[in-house]
Amino acid sequence: MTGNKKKIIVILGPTATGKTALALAVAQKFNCEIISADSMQVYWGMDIGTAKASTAEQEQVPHHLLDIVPPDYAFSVADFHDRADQCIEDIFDRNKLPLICGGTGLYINSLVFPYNFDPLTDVDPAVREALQQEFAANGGEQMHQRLQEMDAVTAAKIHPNDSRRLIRALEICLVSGRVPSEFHEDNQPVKYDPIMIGLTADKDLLYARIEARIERMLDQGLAEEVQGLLQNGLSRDAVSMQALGYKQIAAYLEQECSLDEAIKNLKRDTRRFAKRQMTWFKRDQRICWFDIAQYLEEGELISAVLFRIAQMLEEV
RNA sequence: GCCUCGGUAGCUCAGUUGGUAGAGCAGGGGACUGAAAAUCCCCGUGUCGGUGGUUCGACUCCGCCCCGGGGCA
Repeated sequence: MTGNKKKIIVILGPTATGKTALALAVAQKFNCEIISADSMQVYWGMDIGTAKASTAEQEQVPHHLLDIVPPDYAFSVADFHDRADQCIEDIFDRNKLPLICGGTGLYINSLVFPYNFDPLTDVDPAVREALQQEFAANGGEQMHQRLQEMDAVTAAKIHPNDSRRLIRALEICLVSGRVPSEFHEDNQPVKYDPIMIGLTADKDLLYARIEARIERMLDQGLAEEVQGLLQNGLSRDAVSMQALGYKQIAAYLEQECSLDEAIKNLKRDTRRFAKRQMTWFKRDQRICWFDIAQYLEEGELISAVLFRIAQMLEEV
């Protein structure tokens, strides 16, 4: 059934599990180019807080979808999907193997599950703005009711308080003249056969790694990085400024809280984020998980993963 | 040693005239199709410090003891 689809490798997992280093080793072994599936590493000038691969690392293996838009650009899954798809084709043309690596579940799913990004449903900023204002003014009950009348299937899946999904669903209706569930039926089949590798760690270890990484980011100058972005005129409302690390440090820089508070909040929010990432990934039964605590040295983990991928590449 | 204020969920604390407890935070689980590092939903049994007593019944009243904070000697 998936027999003649081309294989791609996917490395995923919650933040701070070591995806970047693993991807580098895998890429070198299997002649890959790396495509980042990370909603925040796409932005220029956001390096420390997003734990972007260093320039040295990027020189070892070609990387894609890092630093592709300015930080005031509102990047979206649709952008990601189109660009990643193009990258995959190009990499195949070079007779190399695409390796998707990242922690943004939605972005990864847009490649390994049937999704649909019909141009008819393109975002309309004016429509969205109006819907946002309505939600802010009246809450979601009435809007949800309206969606219910137009598309009961979609309404049933969206909670009235879920502003993002409610607004988007109505936006699709207004912009396209059709209804979200119709587009859903036109989901495009998955084009590739993904070999999915997941990294995990139990909560204690993961949380310790998160804290250590945040401390390291601060030492590396995270606060200065955020300050630089703000000084260049980047709005705190920008999508990119919702990123962990940037949001909390910006609050400190604008004197809304102390540095200690900002760091405490950053650690807490990152923990919650990691938990949500796990919730997201757990569902996909295709993922072959590796618990990083079970490998005493990074080298052991890497060779275990390399072995497993080699097996899966041979399977037909 | 005496006086005083505390000792209730991992933490900070509520607890009404005595009817065996509840908020915030932390934490846990889940959803997820164009902002996704976003957005949203669900989840609170704990020897009410210990022990005797009063009472039909005590976190709630009384005695004693233990542990903290403050004050006086």
